[in-house]
Amino acid sequence: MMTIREVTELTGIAAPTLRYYEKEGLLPHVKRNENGKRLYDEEDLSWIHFVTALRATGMPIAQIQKYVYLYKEGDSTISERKLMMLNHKKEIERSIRDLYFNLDKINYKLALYDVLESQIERTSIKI
Amino acid sequence: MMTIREVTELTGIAAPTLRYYEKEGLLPHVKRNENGKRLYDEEDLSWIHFVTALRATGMPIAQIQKYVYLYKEGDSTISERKLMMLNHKKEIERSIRDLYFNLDKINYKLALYDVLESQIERTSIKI
DNA sequence: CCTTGACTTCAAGTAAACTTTATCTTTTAA
DNA sequence: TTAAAAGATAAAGTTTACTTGAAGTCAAGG
Repeated sequence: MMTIREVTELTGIAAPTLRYYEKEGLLPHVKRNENGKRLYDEEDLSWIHFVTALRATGMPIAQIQKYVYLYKEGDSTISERKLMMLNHKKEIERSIRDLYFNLDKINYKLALYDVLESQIERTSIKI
Repeated sequence: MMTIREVTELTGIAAPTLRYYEKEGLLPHVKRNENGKRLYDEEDLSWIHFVTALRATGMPIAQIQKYVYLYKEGDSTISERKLMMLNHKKEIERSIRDLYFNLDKINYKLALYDVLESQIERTSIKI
C-alpha cells in the first residue's frame, strides 16, 4: 500500500489531481488508513494508469465518470463498457487521422519555406 | 470578396470566432467595406484555413499570434517562422505517437473484454 | 513540548478558447 | 418605408480541468 506522495512520485500526477479524480469518482475504492489518509494498492494504480490513458486521448471527465459508474454496477454492464471503449477507440483513430491530415498542411508550409529560402539564397549570390 | 456569412458557410467557423480570431491578431489584413463590414478575399481564406490547421493540431492562440506578428515583420523573420513550423511539426508527431501509445492500452482493454465475453458465453452454455 | 511536514477538506481561483448578451447601425425584402 | 435580418463592438459569461489557498489534524523529531 502506497501513500499519495509515493503515487505522485511514481506517476508524476500531482496529489491535488489524484484527490480531484477520486472526488469526481474516477478512482473507485481507494482505501484510507485509520486516520483518514489515502492508501493506494496495485489495483488503484491500474485505475490511475487507465484514467490517465483515457484523459491523454481526450476522453472528458464526465465520460470516465460514466464508465466507472458502469463498472461499479457489475458484470451486467460489460457490453456497454466495451461499447464505450470501442467508440473511444474510433475517436482516437479519428484524432490520429486529423493530425496526419493537418500535419500535411504544415509540411506543405515548410516546403514553401524551403523554396523561399533557396530563392533568397540564389538572389544573394547574384548580388 | 466574401461577407462573414459566406465565410462561415464555407468554413463552418462561427462568425463570433472569426471576429475573435481577427481581434486577437490571427487574421492579418481583413478588409472592411465603406460601412465597416468585413470583406474576406482568397488570401484571408488561406489564413483562416492555416489558423484552423494550427488550432486543430493544438497550437495555442498566443503562439499563432506570435507567428502572425513575425509574418507582419516581413522577410527578415522567415527563418524564425520556419523554425516555429518545424517545432510545431515535431509537436504534432509527438501527439500522434502518444495517441498510438495510449490506443494500445485501449486495445488491450478491449481484448480483455473479448476474453471476458467468451468466458461468459462458455459459462452460459454449461448452464 | 512543540514545531515541522504531510496529510485532510472545502471553497475559491485560474487558464484557454470560445460564446453569449446587450446595444447600436446598416441592409434588404415586403 | 418600414420591419426584419445581418453585421458591428464591448463586456460578460461558459466550459473544462485542474490548481491554489485557507484552515484544520496528526505523527515524528529535536
